[in-house]
Amino acid sequence: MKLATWNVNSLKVRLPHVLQWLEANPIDVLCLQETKLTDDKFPVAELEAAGYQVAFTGQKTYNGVAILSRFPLHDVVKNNPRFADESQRVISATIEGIRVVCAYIPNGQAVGSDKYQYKLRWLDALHDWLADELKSHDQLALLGDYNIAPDDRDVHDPAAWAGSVLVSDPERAEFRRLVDLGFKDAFRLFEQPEKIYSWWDYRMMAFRRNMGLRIDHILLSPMLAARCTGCVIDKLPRKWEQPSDHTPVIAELA
DNA sequence: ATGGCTTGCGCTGCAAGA
Repeated sequence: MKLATWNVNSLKVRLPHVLQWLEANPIDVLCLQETKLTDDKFPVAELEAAGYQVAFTGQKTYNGVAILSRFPLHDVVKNNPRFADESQRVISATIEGIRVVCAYIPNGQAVGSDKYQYKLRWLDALHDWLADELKSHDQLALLGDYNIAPDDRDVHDPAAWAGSVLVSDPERAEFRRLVDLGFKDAFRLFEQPEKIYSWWDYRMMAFRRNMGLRIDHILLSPMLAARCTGCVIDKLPRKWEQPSDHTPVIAELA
């Protein structure tokens, strides 16, 4: 069973990449963020033709999340029922007994801004909701764009980024609070090469210079962590024409 | 050096991303 997450930065633009990537990679469940499509424009037929069932919730211009699955999706829930939010940032479903939560965590814009406060409140609410979800789901995976680099190892230049949004202490504390619920960062369950990232700025030739951050993650409940046999970031799609600025993260379960 | 790209909206530059 392979689970993956990918912030596609517009599914309208990136659908060919998603289809190409799925053709080359045997992924069972793919969580997408920043689809930027209202539900009436979601490419259901194209994805079903590729062998995937879909659950999605979107809005105009911003946000939007989806789960694509080779297996049936049960008990689909949109958003965090504990947090009133106009932004479409969360969708959940049970697939082969696994509760899959796909999340696009707010960016936060700048430390101290209104959007930063919203990010921290949003993460508090996510924490409280998932604490309860874990009581009813032994097998729970939280996949998505967290917009948090949990550790200096996840930052190309920790000195330059120190204290700024995506790496600030309060954001990292929120990430640790999720981990303290019992989750494991799938990527760190395994020995990994250094300087592996999941996002690079479009500007400054950041990708070619590997000026990236690891901000897309797969957190696994203890039972799923015990089943996990590997976790990799596939940076290949970042090299394609007109790429997303993020690249997929994949976890394999036995 | 706070810019640098990319997208959506919609037709003109601007907001937002990270």
